[in-house]
Amino acid sequence: MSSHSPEGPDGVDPADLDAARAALSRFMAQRGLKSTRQRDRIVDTFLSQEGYLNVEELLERVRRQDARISSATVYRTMKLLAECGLASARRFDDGQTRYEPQVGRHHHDHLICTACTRIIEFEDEEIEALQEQAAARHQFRVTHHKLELYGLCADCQQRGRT
Amino acid sequence: MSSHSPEGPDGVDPADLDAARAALSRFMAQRGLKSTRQRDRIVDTFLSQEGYLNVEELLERVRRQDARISSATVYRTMKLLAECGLASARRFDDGQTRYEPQVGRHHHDHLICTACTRIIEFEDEEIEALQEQAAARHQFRVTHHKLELYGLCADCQQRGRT
DNA sequence: GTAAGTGCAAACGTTTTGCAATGAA
DNA sequence: TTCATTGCAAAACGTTTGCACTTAC
Repeated sequence: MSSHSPEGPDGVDPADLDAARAALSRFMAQRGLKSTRQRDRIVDTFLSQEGYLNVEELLERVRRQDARISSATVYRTMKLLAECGLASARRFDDGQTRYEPQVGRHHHDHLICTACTRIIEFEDEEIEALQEQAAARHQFRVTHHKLELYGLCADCQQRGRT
Repeated sequence: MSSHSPEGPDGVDPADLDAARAALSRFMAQRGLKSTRQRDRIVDTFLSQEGYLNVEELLERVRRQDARISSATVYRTMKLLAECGLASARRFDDGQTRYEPQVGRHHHDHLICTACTRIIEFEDEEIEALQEQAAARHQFRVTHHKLELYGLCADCQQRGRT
């Protein structure tokens, strides 16, 4: 279950990680894409971490290992990962795109602390079911959805932040 | 109920509109802000319309009445309206901010058709209640939220679009 | 050898801002 | 008279792209 506890320290299930890398290899082979030093560094850094990262943060981490990787390459690689389903891209309320590894994960929704920007994930089957019902009332067929709850996390409430 | 049917032709309840303008006056007086020709045009144009508008669209409509209004002024005015609660700002999946008048309206969520970009609004008390419960499980205090269901509207399903 | 990938810098689209001129109170 | 507001153009922001060079296959 390690890959399902987004708030813990890094600890992605190695089996999930291998599966992800294999899936990526297949995807790249199929499209005639090449594996490169930069790509591998970015993918590894990204996948072995949990929760959302923006490109700036990811670039910073990647550059600790290889100072000469450019942000253009990170952007390009993240697009690739998003396309093949290994990363999910999100824009919360600030203007940036954030990516989250999608390795052996269920769909989940988000609690976003407006004081410390922490993002907590949760799942709720019952809400999902009601969403389908609400959509059906409008003859709407849902393909995907986003539920974001903004407010204060426990810590920030305790510290009296706003 | 006219102000609750976002898909109909323009038809905002005049009483709601007056209330909104009064609220804005109060807000501006309190902050020492001045009323100007440009501000009034933008506010009137914006408030007497329903559904989401991006700045470009709003600017276009405003310029039909006064060709010399700049986009900077529209941006500035919309920030103001968002601050005082008369407009709600949203970023859906493209990069732009859209504003929706908030005059005598309840909170509501969105069904977004990915084929024709139509936005249908809905409300669901039961979902709201479950959201609170889910948040409470994480000791999280919700201030506001977003629920967006993406997929195909009835029309686009019928036309076999994707 | 060939095509894909890289880094750089320039371009992009949206939004914000500095500034001198204008206008509301 | 004073200070907020305006329009303009320039800057800022996150992201994308054209290009010459490098690298994987």
